[in-house]
Formats: sequence, structure tokens, C-alpha cells
Amino acid sequence: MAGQTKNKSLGINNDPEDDEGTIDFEIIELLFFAYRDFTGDPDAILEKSGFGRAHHRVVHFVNREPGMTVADLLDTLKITKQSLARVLKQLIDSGYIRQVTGPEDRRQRMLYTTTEGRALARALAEPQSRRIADALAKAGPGARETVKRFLANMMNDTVG
Amino acid sequence: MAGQTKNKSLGINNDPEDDEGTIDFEIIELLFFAYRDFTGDPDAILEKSGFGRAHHRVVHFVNREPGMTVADLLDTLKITKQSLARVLKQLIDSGYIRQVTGPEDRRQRMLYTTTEGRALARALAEPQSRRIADALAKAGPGARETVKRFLANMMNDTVG
DNA sequence: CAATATATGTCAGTTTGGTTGACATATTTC
DNA sequence: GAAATATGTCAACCAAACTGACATATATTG
Repeated sequence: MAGQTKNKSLGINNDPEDDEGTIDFEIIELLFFAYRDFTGDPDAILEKSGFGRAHHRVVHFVNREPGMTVADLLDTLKITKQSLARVLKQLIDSGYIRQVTGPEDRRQRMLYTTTEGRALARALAEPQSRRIADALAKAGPGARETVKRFLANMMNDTVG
Repeated sequence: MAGQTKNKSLGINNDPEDDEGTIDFEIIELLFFAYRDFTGDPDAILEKSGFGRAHHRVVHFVNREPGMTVADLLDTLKITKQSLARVLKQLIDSGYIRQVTGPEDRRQRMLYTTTEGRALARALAEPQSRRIADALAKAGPGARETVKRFLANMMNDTVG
């Protein structure tokens, strides 16, 4: 038995072993720490711009898919339009993102990064990209494909 | 050239190709979506308890390292003690976590999950663990070791 | 022993980024 | 012309972080 029994009368658990073997605490925690430090990379740049992580995500996805509509963006971020509104408005007012009335459906607003928005998106992505490259290089050959498959499978809408 | 030139006079970028090859947008986005869906797993359980993700993290780490002090926890979570205070107080008042005065240093409060806290931690970890197991299985043999190395290397304090 | 440092707790106010609900406007579709 | 859709906006609210200030108990140090 791995269990310790002292403190049992207090309802205290001090035995970390019981769940091992059934629950994958190791990768759960690696994901937590890896993602925490990964998202910390752009913070210095964001602070200079006066933006937060919400702005980061918006600039990122608009830059990646130029011409996406507001509805597309809401679907990607899985937030409400009221949440998006403030952040998007600030990015438009600051000149990082522009809206263009949809050519087919004039109700739509197609979103584009400006030159400055594009530069911001790139600056934010750069340290993250470097971190990934280093981590993959140290993880050995073939790591990129394995990690890609793993992460894709972790997503809800994975088909295969 | 991959660039489109229309809209240039408006300062609009609609060319997603420019950065590819230098910035690893693919894995940046896979990480975003994978982590978003991964952290969504426990939400249903948390809602029943009336807790949030902050509570989840506290119960998780206290359960994993029984007897850790408040300072340990702050260092792990990288938040301020004022942020931790409310969440920790709620968990103590609800009977999920207990504090024990440090046997050597009586200023310290060693943290332990109660039986209920342990059950909660396990319930929260279970769907995440299942998601990981499925993703690893589909990612092929050897995926676990590669993913572990990759994630560990993504952390700030990775030595090797 | 007195002074200082440390671990923790708490009060008060602020910020970011999310939520719901209601309603307005322009445009498209039926 | 009526209904549905895409977007925007107002208002209130909430979760979870932040800063700054201060209190208490205990440990360490001069």
C-alpha cells in the first residue's frame, strides 16, 4: 500500500500515490506549465502596446485569415460579440485592424490587419515560435509530426 | 511573390503567406485550440460545485503535493496572495481543503485536501486524462515520450 | 532581549475579459 | 412587405487577476 494513515481522523489526504496509474497527472501538469510559459512570452510586447491577451488573439486570427467576418472571429474565439466588441473597437481605433463592408453580403464586416497590425501580430508570434522551435529540436527527430498529431487530437472537432 | 497588391492604398494586409516559413503559426494555433478544449473538460463539474477554474488549479496542486505551504502554492500558480486568498478561503470553508500549522515553522500553513477535495480533484482530472490518453493513442507509438519532452522543453525552467 | 525579517491574512480599490439581456440598424431572403 | 440575419451598442454583472497598505504571529539575528 502506498497510503499513509496518519491524519485520517482529520479527513486529511496526504497520499499522492492513490490516483497514479489511473489519472495522467503528469501530462496534465506539463500542459499547464508549458501553456502558462508559452502565453507569457508576448506579455512584454503587449504591455508596451497597452493591450492584453484578448487583443493578441484577435490580431492573431485576423492576421492569419484576412477577410474573416465578425461571425467567423466569434466562432473561432468562442466568446460573445459583446466581449469581442470592446477589444475589436480598440484595435480598430488604434489602427491595427480595418473593417471592409462585405462585397457580396453588405451586412458583413470583413476584417483585415493594417500594416501596423501585421507587424504587431508578427512581433507577438515570434518569441512563441522560437520557443516552439527550440522545444521541438530538443525533443528529437520526428517530434514535430508527433506533437502536431497529439495536439490536433486534443481538439474537440478532431475527425480522425 | 505570394502577395496581393490590391487594397495596399488602404493599409490593408490580406496576404497570409508572408510570414510562413519564419513563424510557426501552425503549432501556435494547435496549442491554442488544444488547450482551450482541454481546459473546457472540467467546466461541467465545476459548475455543479459552484467553483471556477481558479479553484480547480488550487485543488489540483494541493492534492498532488499534500502538505505544500501557501508560499509553495503561490510560487506554483504564479499569482498574488490576494488573488489566492478568496479562492482558497472558499475551498477551506466548503470543506475541500484543510490547513495545518507547520510542525517546524509554525508560521506556515500546510495545505491538504480533505476526502471530498480529493474526490473533486479526481473528478476534474478524469475527463482531461481520458482526452490525453485518446490523443496519445491516436498519435502513434512513442508519442507519450515525445510529447512529454516537448512540453517539458516548452517550460521556462527546463534545464536540459 | 530587542529588532528585524518572514509567512500568512485581510481590507480596499482597480483592471481585464468574460457573461446575459435587451434593443437598434442595415441588409438579405422569403 | 415580413421575417431572418449580421452587426453594433447599452447596461448590468461576474470571475479572477492586480496593486497598495497594514495586521499578526512566529522565527531569526544582532
